[in-house]
Amino acid sequence: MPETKVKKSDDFNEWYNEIVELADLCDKRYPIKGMNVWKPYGWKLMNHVDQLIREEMVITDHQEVNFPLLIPESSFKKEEEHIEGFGSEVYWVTHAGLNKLEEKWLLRPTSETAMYPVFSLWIRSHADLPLKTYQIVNTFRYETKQTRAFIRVREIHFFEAHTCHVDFKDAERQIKEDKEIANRLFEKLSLPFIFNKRPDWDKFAGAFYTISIDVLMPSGRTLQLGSVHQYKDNFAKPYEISYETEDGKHAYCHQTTYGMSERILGALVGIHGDNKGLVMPPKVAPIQVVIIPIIFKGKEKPVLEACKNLCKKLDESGIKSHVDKREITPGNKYYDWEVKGVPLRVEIGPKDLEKKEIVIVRRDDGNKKSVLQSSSIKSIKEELDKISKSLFKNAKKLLDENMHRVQTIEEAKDLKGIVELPWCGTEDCALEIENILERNTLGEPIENEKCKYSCPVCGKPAKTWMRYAKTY
RNA sequence: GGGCCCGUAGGGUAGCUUGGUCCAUCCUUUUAGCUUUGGGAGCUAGAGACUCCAGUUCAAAUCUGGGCGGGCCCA
Repeated sequence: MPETKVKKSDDFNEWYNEIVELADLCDKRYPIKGMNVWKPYGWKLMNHVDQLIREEMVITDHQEVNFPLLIPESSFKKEEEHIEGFGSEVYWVTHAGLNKLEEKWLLRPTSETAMYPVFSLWIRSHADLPLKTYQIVNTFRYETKQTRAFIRVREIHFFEAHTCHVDFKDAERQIKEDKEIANRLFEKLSLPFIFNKRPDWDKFAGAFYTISIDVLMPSGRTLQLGSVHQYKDNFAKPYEISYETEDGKHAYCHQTTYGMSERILGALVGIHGDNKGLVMPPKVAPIQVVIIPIIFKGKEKPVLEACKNLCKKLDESGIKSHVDKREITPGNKYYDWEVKGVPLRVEIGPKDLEKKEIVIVRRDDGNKKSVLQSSSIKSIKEELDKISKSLFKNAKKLLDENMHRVQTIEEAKDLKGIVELPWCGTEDCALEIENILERNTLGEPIENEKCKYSCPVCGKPAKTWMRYAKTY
């Protein structure tokens, strides 16, 4: 059995580096740090994730837009906290051709400051609201830290939804919808996650509050896959996004955003992958079933015919399949598709044809079985479904086993993954715990959970629980 | 932000300590042909590399400095 040189359980970080190249997801040799080339298979996977997001946007009535990459400095500077948050990590365009620009432009690190001056023009009356838009574009952040494929990059493949509402209450309804979107989306990706309300000192620059969507990677570090922000009217005021109310008065909009990136792909790779390669959940796999003809000299034709027929039948039932007709040995093909994480492999050879059967092999657990050709579609559908569920179950187990709720710092010290400790609500106490545990504050549970214990630092009664973890 | 390590064909490596034996080793890859196909087949003939710049030196893959790039650990 060929496997990665570095085992996932021995050294997750090294294993991850190896696997993204082995599986042909990206080429890290592009000469700018943190900017990698998407290879065809990786790009296909990303597009499939994007497609799942687009489906969610359609059912929730968001409209896709596409704003320019460049933002004039003056637009960027309108919201103070926002510049402070992003100022140190933007790329600037200072010249055009041979001329120095009178006003600098920047590459969007996110698109609030590109969109909001235009939203101000689009929104006139309450009838224009809610305005629900999104775009999937590249954004740029000059990361000074260690970059890592899909996890920390300088050119980000970014989904961002931006909405405008008549008031705070309607914006809150949007946040609720955003949470439902996350639940549906990550279920399809077999990725169990937790919502965290970020502490005030760590929320998005300019936001009223921020909720993060975090998953736990097998290394024990958490990875933030998405964030939902309630802006209140913090941006609407400087960008003058206001509307005329039903009774003829003027009011500022309340806004929200929802962001996600290729980190989702990083999580799919890291959480589901194994020492043989990727394991893709059927709902994102570009190829769900790969059919390998087992050819012997003189018997090529009937075998290839049977493969083509099955492929056609699968296609008609909405299952994406591919017949691998390459002139290499079957073993070679098995390895190729295993490393790419194709959920199911079907083998058809002369022996199977005699028995009117096909062989089905699961990628996630390697189980192999023969089923009758007559019921092949049904069996394949069942197996795909089992794989989705099993992937989710295993990932959920990883998360559950590494989430700990304890009362003292002492108890928290040796625990792996995410720890929850009572929290009095002050920044100082949380930072103290960060220091001692050498972890970062993730946030509090969004369910407004009460905690009857006392803060392990100051001893005052705790307001809620606070989560800490090592993060990517 | 601080520390440590690394850069040789498409990928992985040997050579570097002690400069000359290196028009650079091996595996993989790749091209053509023959042959094979139920877990990486074989044979024959080809292809392909010292990260960049400067310095030391009669002589640099090898030593020194810097750039770019990669990796790990800590804040």
